Amino acid sequence: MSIYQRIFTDIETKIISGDWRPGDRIPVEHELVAEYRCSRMTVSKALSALAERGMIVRRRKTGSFVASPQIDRTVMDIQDISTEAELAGHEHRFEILARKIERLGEAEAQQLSEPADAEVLRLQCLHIVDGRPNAIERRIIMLDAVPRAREESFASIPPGKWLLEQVPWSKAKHVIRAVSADTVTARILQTKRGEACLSLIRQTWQNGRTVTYVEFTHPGDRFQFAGTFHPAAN
Amino acid sequence: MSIYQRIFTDIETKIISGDWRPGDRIPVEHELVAEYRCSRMTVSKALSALAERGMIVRRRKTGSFVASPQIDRTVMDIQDISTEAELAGHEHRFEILARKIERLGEAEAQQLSEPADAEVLRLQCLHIVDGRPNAIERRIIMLDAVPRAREESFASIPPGKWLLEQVPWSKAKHVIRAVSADTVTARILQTKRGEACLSLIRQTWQNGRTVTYVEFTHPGDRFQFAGTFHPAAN
DNA sequence: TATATCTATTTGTATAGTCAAAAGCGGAGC
DNA sequence: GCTCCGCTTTTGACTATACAAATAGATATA
Repeated sequence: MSIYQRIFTDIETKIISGDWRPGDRIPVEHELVAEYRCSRMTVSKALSALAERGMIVRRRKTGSFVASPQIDRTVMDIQDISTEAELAGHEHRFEILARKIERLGEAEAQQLSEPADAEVLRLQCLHIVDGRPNAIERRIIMLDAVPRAREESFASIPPGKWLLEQVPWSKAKHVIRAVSADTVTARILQTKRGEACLSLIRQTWQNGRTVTYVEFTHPGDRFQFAGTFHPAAN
Repeated sequence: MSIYQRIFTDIETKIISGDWRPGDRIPVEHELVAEYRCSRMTVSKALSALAERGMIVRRRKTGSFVASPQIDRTVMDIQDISTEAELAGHEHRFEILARKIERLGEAEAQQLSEPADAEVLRLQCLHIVDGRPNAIERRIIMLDAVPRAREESFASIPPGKWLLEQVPWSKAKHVIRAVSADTVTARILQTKRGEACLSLIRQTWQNGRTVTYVEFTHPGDRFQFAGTFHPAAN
Protein backbone atom coordinates (compact mmCIF):
# COMPACT_ATOMS: atom_id res chain seq x y z
CA MET A 1 0.00 0.00 0.00
CA SER A 2 1.36 3.38 -1.00
CA ILE A 3 2.13 6.12 1.50
CA TYR A 4 -0.47 8.33 -0.12
CA GLN A 5 -3.10 5.62 0.27
CA ARG A 6 -2.07 5.00 3.87
CA ILE A 7 -2.52 8.66 4.75
CA PHE A 8 -5.84 8.73 2.89
CA THR A 9 -7.31 5.68 4.60
CA ASP A 10 -5.91 6.60 8.01
CA ILE A 11 -7.71 9.92 7.93
CA GLU A 12 -10.81 8.44 6.31
CA THR A 13 -10.96 5.84 9.07
CA LYS A 14 -10.66 8.47 11.79
CA ILE A 15 -13.55 10.37 10.23
CA ILE A 16 -15.77 7.37 9.49
CA SER A 17 -15.25 5.98 12.97
CA GLY A 18 -16.31 9.27 14.52
CA ASP A 19 -12.90 9.73 16.12
CA TRP A 20 -12.62 13.05 14.28
CA ARG A 21 -15.96 14.81 14.05
CA PRO A 22 -17.27 17.44 11.62
CA GLY A 23 -15.50 20.74 12.19
CA ASP A 24 -12.45 19.12 13.77
CA ARG A 25 -9.14 20.32 12.50
CA ILE A 26 -6.89 17.97 10.55
CA PRO A 27 -3.12 18.21 11.13
CA VAL A 28 -1.57 20.68 8.73
CA GLU A 29 0.54 19.30 5.92
CA HIS A 30 3.92 19.74 7.58
CA GLU A 31 2.73 17.83 10.65
CA LEU A 32 1.65 14.91 8.48
CA VAL A 33 4.94 15.14 6.62
CA ALA A 34 6.72 14.68 9.95
CA GLU A 35 4.38 11.88 11.04
CA TYR A 36 4.68 9.82 7.87
CA ARG A 37 8.26 10.87 7.01
CA CYS A 38 7.31 11.66 3.45
CA SER A 39 7.34 14.68 1.17
CA ARG A 40 4.71 17.39 1.20
CA MET A 41 3.48 16.38 -2.28
CA THR A 42 2.46 12.99 -0.97
CA VAL A 43 0.51 14.44 1.94
CA SER A 44 -1.02 17.03 -0.33
CA LYS A 45 -2.19 14.39 -2.76
CA ALA A 46 -3.95 12.44 0.01
CA LEU A 47 -5.63 15.54 1.44
CA SER A 48 -6.70 16.76 -2.00
CA ALA A 49 -8.28 13.38 -2.71
CA LEU A 50 -10.18 13.56 0.59
CA ALA A 51 -11.32 17.07 -0.28
CA GLU A 52 -12.52 15.93 -3.69
CA ARG A 53 -14.61 13.23 -2.03
CA GLY A 54 -16.16 15.84 0.20
CA MET A 55 -14.81 14.35 3.42
CA ILE A 56 -12.71 17.36 4.34
CA VAL A 57 -12.68 21.04 3.54
CA ARG A 58 -9.40 22.85 2.90
CA ARG A 59 -8.77 26.57 3.37
CA ARG A 60 -5.54 28.47 2.98
CA LYS A 61 -3.97 29.86 6.09
CA THR A 62 -6.56 28.17 8.36
CA GLY A 63 -5.99 24.53 7.49
CA SER A 64 -8.15 21.51 6.73
CA PHE A 65 -11.28 20.44 8.59
CA VAL A 66 -13.63 17.48 8.66
CA ALA A 67 -16.60 18.35 6.44
CA SER A 68 -20.24 17.93 7.32
CA PRO A 69 -21.79 14.72 6.07
CA GLN A 70 -23.91 14.87 2.99
CA ILE A 71 -25.39 11.42 2.93
CA ASP A 72 -28.89 12.76 3.31
CA ARG A 73 -28.46 15.09 0.38
CA THR A 74 -27.43 12.27 -1.89
CA VAL A 75 -30.85 10.80 -2.39
CA MET A 76 -33.03 12.62 0.10
CA ASP A 77 -33.31 15.58 -2.21
CA ILE A 78 -37.06 15.54 -1.96
CA GLN A 79 -39.05 18.08 -3.88
CA ASP A 80 -42.54 19.13 -3.12
CA ILE A 81 -44.21 18.68 -6.48
CA SER A 82 -47.00 21.17 -5.86
CA THR A 83 -44.81 24.10 -4.92
CA GLU A 84 -41.50 23.04 -6.50
CA ALA A 85 -39.92 25.06 -3.72
CA GLU A 86 -36.92 24.16 -1.65
CA LEU A 87 -37.31 23.03 1.92
CA ALA A 88 -36.30 26.44 3.25
CA GLY A 89 -39.31 28.36 4.37
CA HIS A 90 -41.41 25.27 4.97
CA GLU A 91 -42.73 24.47 8.38
CA HIS A 92 -41.65 21.00 9.38
CA ARG A 93 -42.66 19.00 12.44
CA PHE A 94 -42.83 15.34 13.34
CA GLU A 95 -44.59 12.96 15.71
CA ILE A 96 -43.32 9.74 17.21
CA LEU A 97 -46.08 7.21 16.60
CA ALA A 98 -44.36 4.22 18.18
CA ARG A 99 -41.16 3.44 20.04
CA LYS A 100 -40.18 0.08 21.46
CA ILE A 101 -37.09 -1.98 22.17
CA GLU A 102 -37.12 -5.58 21.01
CA ARG A 103 -35.10 -8.28 19.33
CA LEU A 104 -34.86 -8.79 15.58
CA GLY A 105 -37.09 -11.46 14.10
CA GLU A 106 -35.66 -14.22 11.96
CA ALA A 107 -36.82 -12.78 8.64
CA GLU A 108 -35.65 -9.26 9.36
CA ALA A 109 -32.34 -10.49 10.69
CA GLN A 110 -31.71 -12.28 7.43
CA GLN A 111 -32.72 -9.21 5.45
CA LEU A 112 -30.30 -7.01 7.37
CA SER A 113 -27.58 -9.68 7.57
CA GLU A 114 -27.48 -9.29 11.33
CA PRO A 115 -27.83 -11.88 14.12
CA ALA A 116 -31.43 -12.78 14.90
CA ASP A 117 -31.22 -11.98 18.58
CA ALA A 118 -29.78 -8.49 18.12
CA GLU A 119 -31.47 -5.86 20.24
CA VAL A 120 -32.99 -3.03 18.27
CA LEU A 121 -34.97 0.13 18.81
CA ARG A 122 -37.99 0.20 16.55
CA LEU A 123 -39.42 3.62 15.72
CA GLN A 124 -42.36 4.83 13.74
CA CYS A 125 -42.51 8.50 13.01
CA LEU A 126 -44.75 10.82 10.98
CA HIS A 127 -43.30 13.86 9.22
CA ILE A 128 -45.57 16.80 8.57
CA VAL A 129 -44.59 19.64 6.23
CA ASP A 130 -46.78 22.73 5.99
CA GLY A 131 -49.51 20.94 7.89
CA ARG A 132 -49.76 17.98 5.51
CA PRO A 133 -48.41 14.49 6.16
CA ASN A 134 -45.24 14.14 4.15
CA ALA A 135 -43.76 10.80 5.10
CA ILE A 136 -43.98 7.84 7.39
CA GLU A 137 -40.61 6.83 8.75
CA ARG A 138 -40.26 3.25 9.92
CA ARG A 139 -36.86 2.78 11.47
CA ILE A 140 -34.77 0.13 13.13
CA ILE A 141 -31.72 1.24 15.11
CA MET A 142 -29.17 -1.39 16.10
CA LEU A 143 -28.62 -0.87 19.81
CA ASP A 144 -25.22 -2.49 19.96
CA ALA A 145 -23.99 -0.03 17.33
CA VAL A 146 -25.70 3.00 18.90
CA PRO A 147 -26.28 2.19 22.58
CA ARG A 148 -27.18 5.76 23.45
CA ALA A 149 -30.39 5.43 21.43
CA ARG A 150 -31.79 3.41 24.36
CA GLU A 151 -32.15 6.55 26.48
CA GLU A 152 -33.18 8.95 23.73
CA SER A 153 -36.87 9.80 23.53
CA PHE A 154 -36.71 11.64 20.16
CA ALA A 155 -39.24 14.11 21.48
CA SER A 156 -37.39 17.16 20.26
CA ILE A 157 -35.07 15.88 17.54
CA PRO A 158 -35.97 13.61 14.63
CA PRO A 159 -34.27 10.21 14.66
CA GLY A 160 -32.41 10.82 11.40
CA LYS A 161 -30.88 14.04 12.61
CA TRP A 162 -30.06 12.57 16.00
CA LEU A 163 -28.30 9.62 14.39
CA LEU A 164 -26.30 11.92 12.16
CA GLU A 165 -24.95 13.59 15.27
CA GLN A 166 -24.05 10.27 16.84
CA VAL A 167 -22.71 8.59 13.71
CA PRO A 168 -21.78 11.38 11.35
CA TRP A 169 -20.07 9.38 8.61
CA SER A 170 -21.11 6.12 7.09
CA LYS A 171 -21.88 4.27 3.93
CA ALA A 172 -25.42 3.68 2.80
CA LYS A 173 -27.42 1.62 0.38
CA HIS A 174 -30.63 2.98 -1.04
CA VAL A 175 -33.59 1.31 -2.65
CA ILE A 176 -36.40 3.28 -4.22
CA ARG A 177 -39.72 1.64 -5.00
CA ALA A 178 -43.29 2.51 -5.83
CA VAL A 179 -45.83 0.88 -3.58
CA SER A 180 -49.58 1.07 -3.12
CA ALA A 181 -50.68 2.48 0.20
CA ASP A 182 -52.16 -0.14 2.50
CA THR A 183 -55.01 0.76 4.81
CA VAL A 184 -52.84 1.83 7.73
CA THR A 185 -50.41 3.83 5.62
CA ALA A 186 -53.23 5.57 3.75
CA ARG A 187 -54.90 6.57 7.02
CA ILE A 188 -51.71 8.00 8.49
CA LEU A 189 -50.76 9.86 5.31
CA GLN A 190 -54.34 11.04 4.87
CA THR A 191 -54.60 9.66 1.39
CA LYS A 192 -56.58 6.94 -0.34
CA ARG A 193 -55.94 3.24 0.07
CA GLY A 194 -54.10 1.94 -3.02
CA GLU A 195 -52.61 5.36 -3.78
CA ALA A 196 -49.16 5.21 -5.34
CA CYS A 197 -46.49 5.98 -2.76
CA LEU A 198 -42.77 6.47 -3.16
CA SER A 199 -40.75 4.34 -0.81
CA LEU A 200 -37.12 5.02 0.04
CA ILE A 201 -35.26 2.38 1.98
CA ARG A 202 -31.85 3.18 3.38
CA GLN A 203 -29.52 0.87 5.22
CA THR A 204 -26.55 2.54 6.83
CA TRP A 205 -23.28 0.95 7.91
CA GLN A 206 -20.39 2.12 9.97
CA ASN A 207 -17.22 0.05 9.91
CA GLY A 208 -19.12 -2.86 8.39
CA ARG A 209 -21.84 -2.96 11.05
CA THR A 210 -25.43 -1.98 10.38
CA VAL A 211 -26.32 1.20 12.22
CA THR A 212 -29.87 1.74 11.08
CA TYR A 213 -32.41 0.58 8.57
CA VAL A 214 -35.17 2.96 7.61
CA GLU A 215 -38.06 3.12 5.19
CA PHE A 216 -39.66 6.43 4.26
CA THR A 217 -43.04 6.24 2.59
CA HIS A 218 -44.12 9.41 0.78
CA PRO A 219 -47.47 10.12 -0.85
CA GLY A 220 -46.70 9.81 -4.54
CA ASP A 221 -48.82 12.71 -5.70
CA ARG A 222 -46.88 15.15 -3.61
CA PHE A 223 -43.24 14.11 -3.66
CA GLN A 224 -40.41 13.04 -5.91
CA PHE A 225 -36.66 12.58 -5.87
CA ALA A 226 -34.52 14.64 -8.13
CA GLY A 227 -30.84 14.82 -8.78
CA THR A 228 -28.24 15.74 -11.33
CA PHE A 229 -25.80 13.02 -12.06
CA HIS A 230 -22.75 12.94 -14.21
CA PRO A 231 -20.99 9.72 -14.99
CA ALA A 232 -18.64 8.71 -12.20
CA ALA A 233 -16.36 5.88 -11.26
CA ASN A 234 -16.91 3.11 -8.66
CA MET B 1 -6.87 28.59 -15.04
CA SER B 2 -4.13 26.17 -14.08
CA ILE B 3 -2.34 23.99 -16.60
CA TYR B 4 -3.66 20.89 -14.93
CA GLN B 5 -7.22 22.18 -15.24
CA ARG B 6 -6.66 23.16 -18.85
CA ILE B 7 -5.49 19.66 -19.74
CA PHE B 8 -8.38 18.16 -17.80
CA THR B 9 -11.10 20.24 -19.44
CA ASP B 10 -9.53 20.02 -22.89
CA ILE B 11 -9.69 16.24 -22.78
CA GLU B 12 -13.07 16.22 -21.06
CA THR B 13 -14.44 18.47 -23.80
CA LYS B 14 -13.09 16.23 -26.54
CA ILE B 15 -14.80 13.26 -24.92
CA ILE B 16 -18.09 14.99 -24.10
CA SER B 17 -18.33 16.44 -27.58
CA GLY B 18 -17.88 13.01 -29.11
CA ASP B 19 -14.67 14.09 -30.81
CA TRP B 20 -12.91 11.26 -29.01
CA ARG B 21 -15.12 8.18 -28.71
CA PRO B 22 -15.07 5.26 -26.24
CA GLY B 23 -12.05 3.08 -26.91
CA ASP B 24 -10.06 5.87 -28.56
CA ARG B 25 -6.52 6.25 -27.38
CA ILE B 26 -5.48 9.36 -25.50
CA PRO B 27 -2.02 10.82 -26.19
CA VAL B 28 0.53 9.29 -23.86
CA GLU B 29 1.88 11.47 -21.09
CA HIS B 30 5.07 12.56 -22.83
CA GLU B 31 3.08 13.74 -25.85
CA LEU B 32 0.89 15.90 -23.64
CA VAL B 33 4.00 17.12 -21.86
CA ALA B 34 5.31 18.33 -25.23
CA GLU B 35 1.95 19.79 -26.25
CA TYR B 36 1.40 21.77 -23.05
CA ARG B 37 5.09 22.43 -22.28
CA CYS B 38 4.71 21.29 -18.69
CA SER B 39 6.14 18.57 -16.49
CA ARG B 40 4.92 15.01 -16.49
CA MET B 41 3.53 15.38 -12.96
CA THR B 42 1.06 17.97 -14.17
CA VAL B 43 -0.16 15.81 -17.04
CA SER B 44 -0.34 12.82 -14.74
CA LYS B 45 -2.48 14.71 -12.26
CA ALA B 46 -4.98 15.67 -14.96
CA LEU B 47 -5.18 12.14 -16.37
CA SER B 48 -5.51 10.60 -12.92
CA ALA B 49 -8.41 12.93 -12.15
CA LEU B 50 -10.11 11.93 -15.40
CA ALA B 51 -9.56 8.28 -14.53
CA GLU B 52 -11.06 8.78 -11.08
CA ARG B 53 -14.16 10.27 -12.65
CA GLY B 54 -14.45 7.24 -14.89
CA MET B 55 -14.00 9.16 -18.12
CA ILE B 56 -10.81 7.39 -19.11
CA VAL B 57 -9.14 4.10 -18.32
CA ARG B 58 -5.39 3.90 -17.79
CA ARG B 59 -3.19 0.87 -18.29
CA ARG B 60 0.54 0.58 -18.03
CA LYS B 61 2.48 0.06 -21.18
CA THR B 62 -0.64 0.39 -23.38
CA GLY B 63 -1.72 3.90 -22.48
CA SER B 64 -4.97 5.66 -21.65
CA PHE B 65 -8.29 5.23 -23.42
CA VAL B 66 -11.71 6.87 -23.40
CA ALA B 67 -13.92 4.77 -21.12
CA SER B 68 -17.39 3.54 -21.88
CA PRO B 69 -20.14 5.78 -20.58
CA GLN B 70 -21.88 4.78 -17.41
CA ILE B 71 -24.76 7.17 -17.30
CA ASP B 72 -27.29 4.39 -17.51
CA ARG B 73 -25.77 2.56 -14.60
CA THR B 74 -26.04 5.59 -12.37
CA VAL B 75 -29.73 5.36 -11.76
CA MET B 76 -30.89 2.71 -14.18
CA ASP B 77 -29.65 -0.01 -11.88
CA ILE B 78 -32.99 -1.70 -12.02
CA GLN B 79 -33.53 -4.86 -10.08
CA ASP B 80 -36.18 -7.36 -10.78
CA ILE B 81 -37.84 -7.67 -7.41
CA SER B 82 -39.22 -11.14 -8.03
CA THR B 83 -35.95 -12.76 -8.97
CA GLU B 84 -33.44 -10.34 -7.41
CA ALA B 85 -31.15 -11.49 -10.18
CA GLU B 86 -28.88 -9.40 -12.30
CA LEU B 87 -29.85 -8.49 -15.83
CA ALA B 88 -27.48 -11.08 -17.26
CA GLY B 89 -29.34 -14.17 -18.29
CA HIS B 90 -32.63 -12.36 -18.78
CA GLU B 91 -34.25 -12.31 -22.14
CA HIS B 92 -34.92 -8.73 -23.18
CA ARG B 93 -36.80 -7.44 -26.20
CA PHE B 94 -38.66 -4.28 -27.09
CA GLU B 95 -41.36 -3.02 -29.41
CA ILE B 96 -41.74 0.40 -30.96
CA LEU B 97 -45.32 1.41 -30.27
CA ALA B 98 -45.19 4.83 -31.90
CA ARG B 99 -42.74 6.94 -33.86
CA LYS B 100 -43.43 10.37 -35.33
CA ILE B 101 -41.64 13.59 -36.11
CA GLU B 102 -43.30 16.79 -34.97
CA ARG B 103 -42.67 20.14 -33.33
CA LEU B 104 -42.57 20.75 -29.60
CA GLY B 105 -45.75 22.10 -28.05
CA GLU B 106 -45.71 25.26 -25.96
CA ALA B 107 -46.02 23.50 -22.62
CA GLU B 108 -43.38 20.90 -23.35
CA ALA B 109 -41.02 23.47 -24.78
CA GLN B 110 -41.22 25.39 -21.55
CA GLN B 111 -40.65 22.24 -19.53
CA LEU B 112 -37.54 21.37 -21.50
CA SER B 113 -36.34 24.98 -21.78
CA GLU B 114 -36.17 24.62 -25.55
CA PRO B 115 -37.73 26.72 -28.33
CA ALA B 116 -41.39 25.88 -29.02
CA ASP B 117 -40.93 25.19 -32.72
CA ALA B 118 -38.04 22.77 -32.28
CA GLU B 119 -38.38 19.65 -34.35
CA VAL B 120 -38.39 16.45 -32.33
CA LEU B 121 -38.71 12.73 -32.80
CA ARG B 122 -41.32 11.33 -30.46
CA LEU B 123 -41.01 7.66 -29.58
CA GLN B 124 -43.03 5.26 -27.52
CA CYS B 125 -41.47 1.94 -26.77
CA LEU B 126 -42.34 -1.12 -24.69
CA HIS B 127 -39.64 -3.14 -22.97
CA ILE B 128 -40.29 -6.79 -22.27
CA VAL B 129 -38.06 -8.81 -19.96
CA ASP B 130 -38.57 -12.56 -19.66
CA GLY B 131 -41.86 -12.26 -21.46
CA ARG B 132 -43.38 -9.70 -19.09
CA PRO B 133 -43.81 -5.98 -19.77
CA ASN B 134 -41.10 -4.19 -17.86
CA ALA B 135 -41.35 -0.56 -18.82
CA ILE B 136 -42.94 1.94 -21.14
CA GLU B 137 -40.43 4.35 -22.58
CA ARG B 138 -41.79 7.68 -23.78
CA ARG B 139 -39.00 9.61 -25.41
CA ILE B 140 -38.39 12.90 -27.13
CA ILE B 141 -35.23 13.28 -29.21
CA MET B 142 -34.19 16.77 -30.26
CA LEU B 143 -33.55 16.49 -33.99
CA ASP B 144 -31.26 19.48 -34.23
CA ALA B 145 -28.99 17.89 -31.65
CA VAL B 146 -29.17 14.40 -33.15
CA PRO B 147 -30.13 14.80 -36.82
CA ARG B 148 -29.34 11.20 -37.65
CA ALA B 149 -32.30 10.07 -35.55
CA ARG B 150 -34.52 11.19 -38.42
CA GLU B 151 -33.47 8.20 -40.53
CA GLU B 152 -33.23 5.64 -37.75
CA SER B 153 -36.11 3.19 -37.47
CA PHE B 154 -35.07 1.70 -34.10
CA ALA B 155 -36.21 -1.67 -35.34
CA SER B 156 -33.15 -3.53 -34.13
CA ILE B 157 -31.62 -1.29 -31.50
CA PRO B 158 -33.39 0.35 -28.55
CA PRO B 159 -33.42 4.15 -28.64
CA GLY B 160 -31.41 4.50 -25.43
CA LYS B 161 -28.62 2.30 -26.68
CA TRP B 162 -28.64 3.94 -30.10
CA LEU B 163 -28.39 7.40 -28.55
CA LEU B 164 -25.51 6.31 -26.36
CA GLU B 165 -23.62 5.40 -29.51
CA GLN B 166 -24.38 8.74 -31.13
CA VAL B 167 -23.88 10.89 -28.04
CA PRO B 168 -21.75 8.85 -25.72
CA TRP B 169 -21.05 11.37 -22.98
CA SER B 170 -23.41 13.85 -21.44
CA LYS B 171 -24.86 15.20 -18.26
CA ALA B 172 -28.24 14.15 -17.04
CA LYS B 173 -30.91 15.12 -14.56
CA HIS B 174 -33.12 12.46 -13.05
CA VAL B 175 -36.46 12.64 -11.36
CA ILE B 176 -38.01 9.62 -9.71
CA ARG B 177 -41.70 9.56 -8.84
CA ALA B 178 -44.44 7.16 -7.91
CA VAL B 179 -47.51 7.41 -10.10
CA SER B 180 -50.75 5.51 -10.44
CA ALA B 181 -51.18 3.72 -13.74
CA ASP B 182 -53.76 5.31 -15.98
CA THR B 183 -55.93 3.17 -18.22
CA VAL B 184 -53.59 3.18 -21.20
CA THR B 185 -50.46 2.56 -19.17
CA ALA B 186 -52.12 -0.24 -17.23
CA ARG B 187 -53.21 -1.96 -20.43
CA ILE B 188 -49.77 -1.78 -21.99
CA LEU B 189 -47.99 -2.95 -18.85
CA GLN B 190 -50.62 -5.65 -18.31
CA THR B 191 -51.37 -4.49 -14.82
CA LYS B 192 -54.34 -2.98 -13.03
CA ARG B 193 -55.48 0.58 -13.45
CA GLY B 194 -54.38 2.63 -10.44
CA GLU B 195 -51.46 0.29 -9.72
CA ALA B 196 -48.43 2.04 -8.24
CA CYS B 197 -45.77 2.58 -10.91
CA LEU B 198 -42.24 3.85 -10.61
CA SER B 199 -41.48 6.64 -13.01
CA LEU B 200 -37.96 7.69 -13.95
CA ILE B 201 -37.56 10.86 -15.96
CA ARG B 202 -34.19 11.66 -17.45
CA GLN B 203 -33.21 14.75 -19.37
CA THR B 204 -29.83 14.60 -21.06
CA TRP B 205 -27.68 17.47 -22.23
CA GLN B 206 -24.63 17.71 -24.38
CA ASN B 207 -22.73 20.97 -24.41
CA GLY B 208 -25.70 22.75 -22.85
CA ARG B 209 -28.24 21.57 -25.42
CA THR B 210 -30.98 19.09 -24.64
CA VAL B 211 -30.37 15.82 -26.45
CA THR B 212 -33.26 13.75 -25.20
CA TYR B 213 -36.00 13.65 -22.62
CA VAL B 214 -37.34 10.30 -21.57
CA GLU B 215 -39.78 8.87 -19.08
CA PHE B 216 -39.68 5.20 -18.11
CA THR B 217 -42.73 3.85 -16.34
CA HIS B 218 -42.20 0.57 -14.52
CA PRO B 219 -44.80 -1.59 -12.81
CA GLY B 220 -44.16 -0.91 -9.14
CA ASP B 221 -44.72 -4.44 -7.94
CA ARG B 222 -41.92 -5.76 -10.08
CA PHE B 223 -39.16 -3.16 -10.15
CA GLN B 224 -37.08 -0.90 -8.01
CA PHE B 225 -33.96 1.23 -8.14
CA ALA B 226 -31.05 0.35 -5.95
CA GLY B 227 -27.66 1.84 -5.41
CA THR B 228 -24.86 2.26 -2.94
CA PHE B 229 -23.95 5.82 -2.30
CA HIS B 230 -21.23 7.30 -0.24
CA PRO B 231 -21.03 10.98 0.50
CA ALA B 232 -19.41 12.86 -2.35
CA ALA B 233 -18.53 16.36 -3.32
CA ASN B 234 -20.31 18.70 -5.82
C1' DT C 1 6.12 -25.32 -31.90
C1' DA C 2 5.78 -23.93 -27.32
C1' DT C 3 7.81 -21.62 -23.48
C1' DA C 4 10.76 -18.75 -21.05
C1' DT C 5 13.37 -14.41 -20.98
C1' DC C 6 14.55 -9.92 -22.18
C1' DT C 7 13.52 -5.15 -23.48
C1' DA C 8 11.16 -0.99 -24.25
C1' DT C 9 7.22 1.65 -23.18
C1' DT C 10 3.94 3.61 -20.16
C1' DT C 11 1.95 4.50 -15.99
C1' DG C 12 2.39 4.88 -10.64
C1' DT C 13 4.53 6.70 -6.72
C1' DA C 14 7.65 9.53 -4.44
C1' DT C 15 11.23 13.35 -3.48
C1' DA C 16 12.79 17.97 -2.62
C1' DG C 17 12.44 21.94 -3.78
C1' DT C 18 10.17 26.88 -5.84
C1' DC C 19 6.96 30.40 -6.29
C1' DA C 20 2.27 32.12 -5.79
C1' DA C 21 -2.21 33.06 -3.77
C1' DA C 22 -5.32 33.40 0.10
C1' DA C 23 -6.20 34.89 4.49
C1' DG C 24 -5.69 35.61 9.54
C1' DC C 25 -3.16 38.77 12.65
C1' DG C 26 -0.98 42.57 14.60
C1' DG C 27 0.76 47.13 14.41
C1' DA C 28 1.15 51.96 12.50
C1' DG C 29 -1.18 55.91 11.51
C1' DC C 30 -5.29 58.78 11.67
C1' DG D 1 -12.49 53.58 17.37
C1' DC D 2 -11.15 52.49 12.15
C1' DT D 3 -8.34 51.59 7.97
C1' DC D 4 -4.34 50.22 5.67
C1' DC D 5 0.02 47.71 5.45
C1' DG D 6 3.07 44.15 5.95
C1' DC D 7 4.17 39.61 8.16
C1' DT D 8 3.28 34.82 8.59
C1' DT D 9 0.99 30.54 7.95
C1' DT D 10 -1.15 27.29 5.03
C1' DT D 11 -2.69 25.56 0.88
C1' DG D 12 -2.20 25.39 -4.44
C1' DA D 13 0.35 24.71 -8.53
C1' DC D 14 4.37 23.32 -10.65
C1' DT D 15 9.20 21.49 -11.94
C1' DA D 16 12.71 18.15 -12.71
C1' DT D 17 13.99 14.00 -11.43
C1' DA D 18 14.12 9.14 -9.82
C1' DC D 19 12.90 4.53 -9.43
C1' DA D 20 9.33 0.86 -9.44
C1' DA D 21 5.73 -1.99 -11.44
C1' DA D 22 3.14 -3.73 -15.20
C1' DT D 23 3.06 -5.55 -19.62
C1' DA D 24 3.07 -5.94 -24.91
C1' DG D 25 6.07 -7.47 -28.06
C1' DA D 26 10.45 -9.29 -29.58
C1' DT D 27 13.95 -12.66 -28.90
C1' DA D 28 16.10 -16.71 -27.42
C1' DT D 29 15.77 -21.45 -25.83
C1' DA D 30 14.09 -26.19 -25.17
